[in-house]
Amino acid sequence: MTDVPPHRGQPSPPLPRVRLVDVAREAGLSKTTISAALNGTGRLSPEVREKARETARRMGYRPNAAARRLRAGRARLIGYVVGEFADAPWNFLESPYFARLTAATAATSLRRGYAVVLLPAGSLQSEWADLSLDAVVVADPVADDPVVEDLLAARIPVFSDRSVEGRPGAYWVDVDAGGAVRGALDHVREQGARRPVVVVPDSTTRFHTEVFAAHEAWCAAHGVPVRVVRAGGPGNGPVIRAVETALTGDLAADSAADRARPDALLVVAEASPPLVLDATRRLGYGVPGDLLLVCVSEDVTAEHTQPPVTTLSLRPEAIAEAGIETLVAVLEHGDREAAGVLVPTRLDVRASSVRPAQAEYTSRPPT
Amino acid sequence: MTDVPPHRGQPSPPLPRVRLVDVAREAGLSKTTISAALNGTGRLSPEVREKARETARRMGYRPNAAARRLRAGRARLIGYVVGEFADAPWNFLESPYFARLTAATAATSLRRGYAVVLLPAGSLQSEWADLSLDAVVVADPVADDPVVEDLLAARIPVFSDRSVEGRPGAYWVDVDAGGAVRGALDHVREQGARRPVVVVPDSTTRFHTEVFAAHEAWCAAHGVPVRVVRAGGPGNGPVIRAVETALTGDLAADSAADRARPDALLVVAEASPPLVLDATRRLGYGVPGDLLLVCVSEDVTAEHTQPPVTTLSLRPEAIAEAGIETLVAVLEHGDREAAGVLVPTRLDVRASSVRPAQAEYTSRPPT
DNA sequence: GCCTTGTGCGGGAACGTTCCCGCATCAATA
DNA sequence: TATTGATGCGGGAACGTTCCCGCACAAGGC
Repeated sequence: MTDVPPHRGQPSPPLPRVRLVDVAREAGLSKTTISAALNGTGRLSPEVREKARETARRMGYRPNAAARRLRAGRARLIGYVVGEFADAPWNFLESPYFARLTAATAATSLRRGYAVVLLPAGSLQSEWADLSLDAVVVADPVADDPVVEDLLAARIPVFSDRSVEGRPGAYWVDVDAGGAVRGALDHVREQGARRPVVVVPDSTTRFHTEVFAAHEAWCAAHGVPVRVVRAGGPGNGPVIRAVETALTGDLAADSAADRARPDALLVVAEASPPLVLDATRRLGYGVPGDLLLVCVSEDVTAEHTQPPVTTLSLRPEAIAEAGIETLVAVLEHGDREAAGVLVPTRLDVRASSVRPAQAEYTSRPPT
Repeated sequence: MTDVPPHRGQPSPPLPRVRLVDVAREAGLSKTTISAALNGTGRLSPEVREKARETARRMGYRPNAAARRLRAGRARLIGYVVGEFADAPWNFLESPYFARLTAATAATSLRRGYAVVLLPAGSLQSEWADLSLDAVVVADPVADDPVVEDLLAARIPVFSDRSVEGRPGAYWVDVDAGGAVRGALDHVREQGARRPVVVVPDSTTRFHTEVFAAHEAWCAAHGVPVRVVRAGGPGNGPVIRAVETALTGDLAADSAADRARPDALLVVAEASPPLVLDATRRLGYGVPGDLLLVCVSEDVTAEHTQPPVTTLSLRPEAIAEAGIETLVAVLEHGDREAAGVLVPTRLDVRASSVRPAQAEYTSRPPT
C-alpha cells in the first residue's frame, strides 16, 4: 500500500488554463510559432520547434478543443442513436448486440480522434441540434426510418449497420444475413438434423427479411418444409413464447411427417441463450440429444450454460470498425464511394448443436 | 406504403450554414438582438423577439456549438469511464448494471444540456485530453483508482457511483449496501430460511466491503453462522463456480448443524440469473422448495426464468439521476457541498424467494 | 554591389457566438 | 421645459486557435 496522496491545497483558484499565448510569452516566441511547432506544420528551425514543444510540455499546455473546433469547422463528434426501441429509448444497451456495437463504435472512433456521443433511441436531431455533430451512427434503423430521413434532411452524414440505399449522405455496413442462415442450417444438417425450425422477429429490417428469404430458399434447395415462427416483438418474453410455439408443433404443415417434432432450432431473434435452453427443456427436449440449438446472439452467457449454446455472431466489432473507417474517410476526404461493405458472420459451434455422439454434455429434460 | 422520397438533388453544395448574422440581416435586426431573442435574455419587445425567432426558424438556423462553447468556456461535454475492466476496456457495457447506468447517465445529462462521451475503461485523461471535457463520470472506481487520481490532478471534476471521500473535486452517490444486505436477508428469513449463504466478489470496492460487514453484523444479530463465499473475479464463470462452492457445503463451519445444506442463497456478484438458477438445479436444489434465491442484478432475464428470480436492484437510473444533478449543480453554480447522496436499493420479490406454499412456480431438480 | 530566391518567424484576421456597454427614444416627474 | 429613469436595440470586443501573408535576413547568381 502506498500513502494516501495528500489533499490538494487550494480549494479551487479560478484555474486559469494555460493558453497558446502563455506558452509563447514564456518561450519568447509568437503564438503562431508555438502552434506550428506543436502541429508539425510551418517552416521552423529544429531548435525553435523543440524549444516550443519543451515549454508547452513543461507548462502543461492543453489546446482548447472548442477554439480548435471553431477554427476547423468540424467538431470531431459523432452521435450514436438506435432506430428501434423508440418507446423505451434507453433500453437498447441491455441488448448484447447493441452493447458491443456501441462500445466498438466508441473505441474505433476515439482511435481516429472522434468522440462518440450517446443519444436517446428514436430521437430526432431537433432534440440535440445544438450539439452540431459531424455525423451520426444510426444503429438498426427500421425501414424508411424517420430518424435517418431527419438527419439526411439536415444534411448530417449518416452511417448505419443496415442498408440505407438510395440516400446520398448515407453510408452503411451490411451483415451477410443470407450466408449466416445458410451456414447455420448447413451446420445442423451436417449434424444430422432434418426438421429444423426457425424463429425470426416480425420486423421489417432488411436483415430479418433477408433471413426469411434465405431460409425459404434453403428449405426449397434441400426439399425440407419451411418451418418458421415469427416472434411478436423484441425482448425475451415474445421470443420465448415463439420458441414454445415452434417446439410444440402447432405449425402449419403439409403432411403428417412434417408434423413430427423438430430436431433443430435456429433462433434468429436476440434472446438470452439460457432462457431459450430452459424453454426447450420444459417442453421435453434434450439438447443436443433431441434438438440441436443455435442462437443468433452476442450474449456471453451462451458459453456458460450446460450444454454451452452454439451462437451465430454478427460481429458487431467488425461492423463498427468497418463503419467508422468509411465514415472518417467520408468526413476527412470526402470519399463518397465507400458505402455498402459486407461483413461476414461467425458461427461459434458449441455442444448444443453437435450430434450427441460427439457432444460433451447432454442435458436431459426433467422426467 | 408511401412513395420512396425523391433523392435530394444537389450532390453536396459546400453547405454554407446559416449563421447568426445571416438571420440578423434577413430580419433587419442586429446579431445581438437575435442572440438575445433566441436565448430569452436581454430587454426586447415581444414583437421583435417573435420576429427574430420566426426568422431563425424559417431559415433553419442552428447555433454553432463550437463558437458557443468557446465563448462560454464550457464544452457541455461529460465523459463516462469505467474504473474496472481495465484489461477489457469495452466489455463493461455487457453488464446490465453498467449498461443501465450508462444509458441513464446519458439520458439525464442530455436533459440538462450536456452530452455524454463514451471513454475506454481504465484509460487516463492523457489519451483523450484534447476533448476538454467539463467533468467525467467514473463508474465503479477501485480503491485509490488511478483514473480518479489522474482526473483530479488535471483538475477535472469527477463524479462516481461509489464513495470517493477526502478528494476535493470528487462527488459521488452511494448505494445503501448495508440496508440492501439486511433487507434481502430479512426477507429470506421471513420466508423461513435459517441457513442463508452469501456469494460476494473478492473486490476492494467500498460496496462489497460494506456488504461483507453488513452480512457479518446481520449473522451476529440473528445468531446465525457466517456463510460466505468470495467469487474470484467478475464475469459469469467465477460467480457460478462460487455458487457451486456455496451450495456443495464445503464451507468452514463450527458445528455439524452448520454443515447442513443452505436453505437460501444471496448472490451479490452480478451474474446471469438463469445461469445461477441452473447451477442450483444441477446441484439438486429445488427453487424455491429447497432454496430461496436472491440475486443482486439488473438483468431483465430474471423475470423470465421459471420460477422468476427475486432481484435486488441498485437502481442505476436513480444513481445516474442524482449524480448528474449534483454534477450539473457543481458545474453551473459551484455548489461544492452536494457530495455523498445515498440511494436506497430496491428488492423485487419474485417466486424464487417466496416460501413454496405461496409460490406460483416451483422448479424441481432433475431426478 | 544589385536582384532574386529561400528560410525563419511574427502580425493579424477569421471562425460564430455571447455579453458588456452605450446610444437613442420615450414616459414620468420636478 | 428640463431631468431622470426605464426601455429597446446595436456596436464591438472577447473566447483561443489556425492560417494566410508579409517582413527581415542570408545566400547565391549575374
